[in-house]
Amino acid sequence: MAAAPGGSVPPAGPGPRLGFSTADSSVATSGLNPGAAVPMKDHDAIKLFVGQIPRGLDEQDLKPLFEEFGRIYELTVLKDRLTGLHKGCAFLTYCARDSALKAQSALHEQKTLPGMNRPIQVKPAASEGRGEDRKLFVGMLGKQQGEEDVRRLFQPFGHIEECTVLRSPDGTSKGCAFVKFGSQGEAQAAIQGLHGSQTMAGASSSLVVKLADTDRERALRRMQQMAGQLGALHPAPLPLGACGAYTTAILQHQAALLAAAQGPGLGPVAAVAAQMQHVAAFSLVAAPLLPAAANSPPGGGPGTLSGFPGPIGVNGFGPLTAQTNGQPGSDTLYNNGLSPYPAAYPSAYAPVSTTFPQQPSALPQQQREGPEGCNLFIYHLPQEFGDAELIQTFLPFGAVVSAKVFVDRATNQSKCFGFVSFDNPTSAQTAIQAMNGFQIGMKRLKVQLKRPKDANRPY
DNA sequence: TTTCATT
Repeated sequence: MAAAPGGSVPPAGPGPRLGFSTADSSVATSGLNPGAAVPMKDHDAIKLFVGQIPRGLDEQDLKPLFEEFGRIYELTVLKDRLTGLHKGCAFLTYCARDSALKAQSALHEQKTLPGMNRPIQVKPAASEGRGEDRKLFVGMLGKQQGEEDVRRLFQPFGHIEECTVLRSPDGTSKGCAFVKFGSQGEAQAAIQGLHGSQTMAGASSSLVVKLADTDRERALRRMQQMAGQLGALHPAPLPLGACGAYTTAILQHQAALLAAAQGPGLGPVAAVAAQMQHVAAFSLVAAPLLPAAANSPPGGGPGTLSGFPGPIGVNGFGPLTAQTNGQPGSDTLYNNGLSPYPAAYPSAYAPVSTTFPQQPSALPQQQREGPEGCNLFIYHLPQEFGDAELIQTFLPFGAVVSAKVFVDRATNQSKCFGFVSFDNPTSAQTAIQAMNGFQIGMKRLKVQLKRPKDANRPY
């Protein structure tokens, strides 16, 4: 009904679009709060994220759905800053916290809006803090301090949702506790006000108040994982088979460049992380590159490598050219007439350049999908592949209008699939020819045309 | 295993 494409949606005015905050008198008559003065929201109101909204629905269309749970303070459909395109989600704040809770329990995953494949999402926005950001770890408490004592201590800073003293099986306090506040701000205030402020009786040092740090733990684990992968990659980059030795040399070269580029400002952990990203991207792009090197004349004609910066060409690819030339059949294996590989050279060293604040050919990343036949679905991506690596990998085959790796929101881990859109079908076909079945590690990439939205039906 | 998106 309201989904008339482009018809019923009023054009966004100039400047930031505020949805219809009723604080704006110009929209007060639009029906949000007829006859009401500027509404106030409660101090403990929750901003909700609303997802899985059909793109044809604007604020006016959504309002009735949410109004039945209480007075709306603000409702804003998210739009692309540049294109104004509806992003399929919105922020919703009720005047009352209770309304938000009711709406969440009544709607979240409870119904599916027309045209959507997945149920509507109604839940506290990420900006509201993920729970972790309101939860404090309290250390250096006295052993004799119980929940009541801890509550008394933290009460001045806000509403305490949870308070638990950690105890041994025999019931004695471990001298620490978790305290969860109603909001992030309250938690921060408590940190400011209490951390180090006093030394409790029987404690060996002053009170510790900090965020209960599952976040940091997770980050640490991720770092360790990456460091492990880096270690595994260096001695034997198996995925690249016979060319492993040369790839190792390249990777080491990469690592050296990166380490040099990192400068003294970054800690070792950040450096490792950065290296992982680049190395991962490089190893994949380098692989299809190898046969191309085999096609170049012995000694490497100046034409072939003209785009290459000296050091990498010499140290990284020089020996590789000689070696692959010696392998029987290596030049026919990939030389199928399409020969997209020479174009891979620039992208192969692009990860190095991304270390510096350059933006070689900043493609305007507006468009989500290309025309029919131009959009690829890619599965079995390496875990460490991000959008940037995806672009790098497919850039050799044509103009990439968008590249998206899907990420699990809860874990921030790649779901190992993504989409790449070209601006023409030929590039898409070339990419399929070249990259479908391409082996990385134990897996092979699946590269095929994206299934059209309405192709789910067998008949 | 085919767009889940966070002002």
